Amino acid sequence: MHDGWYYVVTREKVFRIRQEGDELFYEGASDNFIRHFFGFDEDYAAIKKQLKKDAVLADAIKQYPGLRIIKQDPWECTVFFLCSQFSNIKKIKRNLDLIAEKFGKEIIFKGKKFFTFPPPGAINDLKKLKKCSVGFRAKYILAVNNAVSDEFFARLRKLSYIEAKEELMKLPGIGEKVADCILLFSLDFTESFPVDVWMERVMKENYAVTLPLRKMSFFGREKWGKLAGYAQQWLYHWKRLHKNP
DNA sequence: ATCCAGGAATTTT
DNA sequence: AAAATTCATGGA
Repeated sequence: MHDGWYYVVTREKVFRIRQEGDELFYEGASDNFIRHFFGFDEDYAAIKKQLKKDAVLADAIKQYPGLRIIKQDPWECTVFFLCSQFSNIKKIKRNLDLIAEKFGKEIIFKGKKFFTFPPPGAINDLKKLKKCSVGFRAKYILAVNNAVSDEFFARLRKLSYIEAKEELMKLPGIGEKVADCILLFSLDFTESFPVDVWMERVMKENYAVTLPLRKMSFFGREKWGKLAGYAQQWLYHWKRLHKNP
C-alpha cells in the first residue's frame, strides 16, 4: 500500500490497483487478468445467499461481506504452502520475499523496485535456498521445483478434483491440506475444503464434528459441494479474527 | 527463557 | 491403522 495504491506482484507480473467508491482503477494488468485474479465473474451474491442458510456462515458473511478468493499463480501458491507447514503467515511471506530476491528478476514499476517470483526450475541452488530461512522445508521446495512445470499445473486443471489432488500428493512435502490449498487458491477447484488447525477448531466448536482431521475435508465437500472452498474461507477468517461468541 | 506457529514424513505403539 | 515424534526458524 502506497499513495492509495495496492502494489501486487504475482509471478512475473506487477500491477497496482486502487478503489474509489465503487470504482476500480488499475495499471499494469489487462482487464481479463484482473477479472480472473479477483474473481469478478463469479456470482458472489448468489454464493453468499446460498451459504447464509448456515447459521455460523451467516454470521461470518455478515462480518466479512467483502471476502474473496484471489486466484494465485499455481507455482507460487505451491511454494507458499510448502513453506506453510509448522510456520506462520508472516514468516511464510518473508520466505517468499527472500526467494524472489535471490532467484527472481528485479523489475522497476512506477519508479519502484520489485522482484518477480522465479518460474518452476529456477530455484536450483540449495545453499541459496537455505538462506531464505525455509529450514527443513528446503529439500521439499527443491524437489518439487525440479518435478513440476507450468504445463504440469495446466494439466491438473483438466483433471477431476480427486485426480488432481492425488497428483499433487505424490510430490514430497505436499499432504492433504497443502494439496487442498493449491487446488482452491490457484487451480479453481472451488469444492476444495482445506482443513488446518483453525478449521479443526471451527469444526469441533461450531459444528460438533469430531472426525479425524483427514475426514473433515470430505465433510466440507459433502456439506457445501462446489461452494465448500468459499465456506472454508469465511469460516477460517472468522475463526482467526473473531472473538469467540 | 519457554512456547508456539495455515503440516508432513518418519517412527513407534 | 492409529498415535506419537521430529523437523528449523523467528516472534511473542
